[in-house]
Amino acid sequence: MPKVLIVEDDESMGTALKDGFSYEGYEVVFAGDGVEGLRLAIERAPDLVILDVMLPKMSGFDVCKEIRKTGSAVPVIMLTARGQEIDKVLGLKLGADDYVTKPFGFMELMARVEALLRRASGQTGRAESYTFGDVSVDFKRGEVRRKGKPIEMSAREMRLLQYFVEHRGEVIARDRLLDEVWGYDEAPLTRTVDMHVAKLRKKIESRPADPQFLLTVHGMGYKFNG
Amino acid sequence: MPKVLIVEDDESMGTALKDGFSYEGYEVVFAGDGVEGLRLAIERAPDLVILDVMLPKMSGFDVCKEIRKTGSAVPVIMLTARGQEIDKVLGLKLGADDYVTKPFGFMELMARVEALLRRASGQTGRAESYTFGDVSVDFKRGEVRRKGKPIEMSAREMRLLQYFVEHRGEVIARDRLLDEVWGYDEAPLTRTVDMHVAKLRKKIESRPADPQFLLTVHGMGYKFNG
DNA sequence: TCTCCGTTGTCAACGGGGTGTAAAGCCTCG
DNA sequence: CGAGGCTTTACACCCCGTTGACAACGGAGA
Repeated sequence: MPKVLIVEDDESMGTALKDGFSYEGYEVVFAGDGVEGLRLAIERAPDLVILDVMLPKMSGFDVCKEIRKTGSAVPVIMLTARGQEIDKVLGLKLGADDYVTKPFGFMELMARVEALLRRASGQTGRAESYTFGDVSVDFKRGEVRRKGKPIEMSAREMRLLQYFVEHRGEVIARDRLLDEVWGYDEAPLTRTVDMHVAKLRKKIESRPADPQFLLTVHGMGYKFNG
Repeated sequence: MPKVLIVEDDESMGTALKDGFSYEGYEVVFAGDGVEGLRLAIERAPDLVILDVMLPKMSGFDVCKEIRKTGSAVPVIMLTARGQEIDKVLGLKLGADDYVTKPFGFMELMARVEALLRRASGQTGRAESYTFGDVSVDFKRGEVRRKGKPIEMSAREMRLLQYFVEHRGEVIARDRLLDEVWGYDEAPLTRTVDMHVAKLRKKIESRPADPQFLLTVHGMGYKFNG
């Protein structure tokens, strides 16, 4: 479960947020002023920070700025009272990821929180290029080379290879590949996956019948060891 | 869909609850007395239990107590007649999570059910890796190591081990393993479970004949102590 | 403590199902 | 209408899950 840091000095608002996020299954860390908020942001390494702008001791803007100074890319949502819209630009400049103006509905806040968490988790592991064995891949250019010689790859083969690279080491079920590489709307048979894996093996393995990188895990799926 | 176990001896109330939860999309398991209720709580591993206090053979309190003894943390809602409020404290001590006093509206009960399921779903996160004794398991990668050396595991063995890890400390009936690890549609003999437990023991125990982690509970099932 | 019966452990063999692979069908795009 | 690529089909192979038999064990009652 994600860990969310809430920094809010207004007692009733703070309690409401705490209870709300606990209820939704989040782990909640709470701070009542800016200094404590900054400390907890560093010590507890939350997955997301909800930050009131008006805070005792240290403003939300400064807390956000200091968090960024530590190099952290944790998503930050700012809470601001109506009439402070002028500060929006300033806030985003300082590294906040989103803005919610009081009064707001809890569902609206939750939606933005989930959007940010999804965005943050999606960033991990998107490779631009990768090398394994005598094969090198440039995903940006869409080129694959083996011993320096270019290999022709179809679009689907490329996406499949990229997915394997981005999830190397994991056992990946055929259904998951269909979801992630083919897409939700399309629904080919799982045997189609086998077919494409076989084609990939012919292109990247020295001995496709005895693969070194793209392994079969009987009864579970495939696994890329690169 | 969540699986809910209803233990209720009053016929009309039982039928109403069964129909109501079925209609809401739940999978319903039903018991008419306390002893059967306890058995089904172990064998079928429901996601939530609704337990009348007054039951033939074994009271709801005792059923709840026995469920907790198996190590299960399944949410339990007690149904009690008006005037039994005195028992509320006792019930909560015994491990019930919530209370509903008859007569109650179905929507009220449903609201509490959903609240509990929501709360519980956060805690039941799938394990990604786990270590016990000199064995370490990485479910994502599908790897098991003993003293650092890789152990070959089949798909079924892996799923079985994962289920034991995710329910460590609980006594798990063979029927429940068949339900949860094998799947509802398949129906192998229960001896098949024993076979696989034996295979698991050979791989993870130093002395499979005198197991340290994967224990037999004579007449009831198995229990993983990790 | 001994006996009996139900429960559990163990083994080897059979069979089903998961997988590799080639080839035919299909669809899209030029 | 031709070509390339994606999907489906078909078939052979092999892993491993299932099964039945038997031995070992544990609990209950005499």
